[in-house]
Amino acid sequence: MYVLIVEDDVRLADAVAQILRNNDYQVDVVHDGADGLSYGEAGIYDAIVLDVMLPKMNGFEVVAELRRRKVATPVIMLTARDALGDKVGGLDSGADDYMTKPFAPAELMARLRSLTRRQGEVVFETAEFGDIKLDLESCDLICGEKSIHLGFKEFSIAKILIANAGRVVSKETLIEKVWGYDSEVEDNNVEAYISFLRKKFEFVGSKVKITTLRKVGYRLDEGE
Amino acid sequence: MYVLIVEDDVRLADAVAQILRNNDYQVDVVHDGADGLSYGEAGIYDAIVLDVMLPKMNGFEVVAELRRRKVATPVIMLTARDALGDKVGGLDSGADDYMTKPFAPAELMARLRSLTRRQGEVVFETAEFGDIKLDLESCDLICGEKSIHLGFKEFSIAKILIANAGRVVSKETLIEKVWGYDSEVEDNNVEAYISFLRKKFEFVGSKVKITTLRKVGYRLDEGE
DNA sequence: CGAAATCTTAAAGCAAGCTTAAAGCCGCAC
DNA sequence: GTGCGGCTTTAAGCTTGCTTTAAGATTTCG
Repeated sequence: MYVLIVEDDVRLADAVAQILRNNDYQVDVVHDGADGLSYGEAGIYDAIVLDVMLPKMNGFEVVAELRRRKVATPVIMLTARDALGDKVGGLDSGADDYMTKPFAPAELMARLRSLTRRQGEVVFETAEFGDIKLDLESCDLICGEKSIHLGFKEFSIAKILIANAGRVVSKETLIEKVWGYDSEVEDNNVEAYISFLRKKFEFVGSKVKITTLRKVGYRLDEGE
Repeated sequence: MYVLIVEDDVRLADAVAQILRNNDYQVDVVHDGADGLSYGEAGIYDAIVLDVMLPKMNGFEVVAELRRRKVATPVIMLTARDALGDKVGGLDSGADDYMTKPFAPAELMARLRSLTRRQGEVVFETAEFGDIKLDLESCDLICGEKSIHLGFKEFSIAKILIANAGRVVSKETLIEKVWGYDSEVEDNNVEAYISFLRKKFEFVGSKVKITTLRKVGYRLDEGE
């Protein structure tokens, strides 16, 4: 379970992140609306916890923009203000749930569970490009008859490449979105995973190729 | 990642440049507004860090002029004054972000990341002149049906020539903008790349020519 | 023509990226 | 607790192709 927290109060954000991590969630934290949008846009999260009052873009704007860009990730809005106006605004702009600060950690957990369960029951997505498919539930790479399991990191990278098929994705972008923006991983790590992925693409007999653009990044191309 | 710093306080400018270089950014530093404008205008930077109080032209004027000339490079303004008036002025004139001095290096890094990330995802530009196009994302040179990949240096030079199409660009300018203002490269290096570029222009069957102006520089002309 | 500037090319140098093996880590089963 | 298996990370050697150098050919201008 992979959650994005967008909250400018660093202490609060870290506290929430810690609670979630203790409950076996994988968590990314960012501190302003613009980052929230660009992270959320990757579409790799199971839920987003989003503060309303944020630098650069407020929470409403972020949700609205995410929905406009066809990102369906469930969003829980957080706000100190409990005015009715806010609630309406938040839900209108595409949020799925709403909590006022302060809140009990247990309540957040419960709402997250309910949101992600709902999603798990209804949605069964599969990302596709060219002759390959990605089973978003089982993390399998499928091409015609053949299929092979991807590890979580391989899977995340494949998902981002597919989401940006035909466009160039830089190593920095991959590192930030897969490992988190403050991580220390080396470029070589990405290179290694690209290598693994290429091997698996080949194994399932796909024509899709990962093109290297030296000093720029990688791009998914429909081979042939 | 290529950043331009425009800051008249030499000590501060160097300190910031050092920090960025340590983080694998390529950095150019200039110390007044006029230089800031002419460097920024090349359009080769991923971001510009721009002080407000500068000799010759202040930061607001520089941004405004850059935008007027259709340069979309993200700009972070720096200022000691934190008056509201300044903030509004900076953002109005086309800056993308704003920081007050003194600031934590980490904050600058974070803002740069967020700015360049936003740009990388949204913008998909292509520079054109005559019958040729430059795909700014994949670094490909395109002319009609044909296209060919350019290396980074070739690409930078092509970009500058196109940005200044019809005008003369000196070798010194090219060296400063492509290799950095304190680099030691020989003129012959530029000549070699011009030669490579001419060959690739011909390969894609373009009519555009790189005209040599002896002892002056090069100019991109629409052939025919 | 001769000197200086520029062009072209081949080859050397170097950095980016690829691949693979091995070590590390973590959860799970016994 | 121990050991196994799978995923992740690290590290090293290797490959590829961009960059620079250098030397000779060519052009331009006085």
